Amino acid sequence: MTQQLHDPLPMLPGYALRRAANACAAELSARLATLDLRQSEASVLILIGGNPGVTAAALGRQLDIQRANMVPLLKRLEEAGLIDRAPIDGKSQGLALSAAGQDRTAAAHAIIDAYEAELLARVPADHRPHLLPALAALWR
Amino acid sequence: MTQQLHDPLPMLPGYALRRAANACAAELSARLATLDLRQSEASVLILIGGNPGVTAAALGRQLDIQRANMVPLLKRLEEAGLIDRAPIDGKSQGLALSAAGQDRTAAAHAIIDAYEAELLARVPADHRPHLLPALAALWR
DNA sequence: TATTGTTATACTCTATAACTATA
DNA sequence: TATAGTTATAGAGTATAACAATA
Repeated sequence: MTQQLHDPLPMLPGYALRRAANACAAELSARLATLDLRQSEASVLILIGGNPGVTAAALGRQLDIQRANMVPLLKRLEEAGLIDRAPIDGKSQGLALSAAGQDRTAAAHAIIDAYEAELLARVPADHRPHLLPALAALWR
Repeated sequence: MTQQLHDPLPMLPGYALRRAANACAAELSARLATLDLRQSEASVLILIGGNPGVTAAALGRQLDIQRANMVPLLKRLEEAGLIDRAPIDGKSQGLALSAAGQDRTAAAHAIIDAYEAELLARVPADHRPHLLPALAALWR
């Protein structure tokens, strides 16, 4: 039998936020791994798909990923044949999905949509409509 | 002027969860750094404070921290003079806060309480009571 | 002068596998 | 046989500083 601990942490929204994000991230990561994609990569693919010709710097600003961290991320996507780069001018390059990238992105989108639906389904109906607005207020 | 991107991600609760958790964690981490504490260390200190004599394994179970990851964490707290270990039997050891640990934990608690209050204050009042229950449903 | 892409680096968190000793 | 503490290691995310080339 396991010792019962006095634990005030679950009553704290910030702590619950961290635990919930952690648990959910682990779940989504496992599903995306079937496509050999990480969460950050999937989000980058989706954004490139919706914004062909976007630059790495613009992606980073939108997703809050440091420019420096975009480099290995994009390199891996490029080496996997999922994205193509085309020079815009001497210093910028436009990103676009390859044919394989479009397929992979569609598959990732399907996984994410299913995951998001399950997430919402887990929340009691009376709290459900408040989740997204509350989270948005914490972040932006 | 900055390019405006088409970005469906902020409409997804799971994505908003990740972004919100990230933003909030960065903020709390910066504040706890003034005490030379990380979030995980602060949570461990608080739990030890409320459960003197608790074992590392029990802490790990409660906080969802792998036993293996508790080792360096506790080692750092011990080397900082914040916790003491006392053998329970041949294989377990009970953890307790030192006097310095009690002070540091109280300071951490003050920071966390202020942070949690600010967090809630940022959420519009009509969504506020739903945040914790919704998060709890996602996690447990 | 600001921005893009890049390299290098480091820290935090998390995860797994395996070992020893004890219950 | 299960559990406690430990070691070693790895991956993922994030952060900063710095540099060259270009706008």
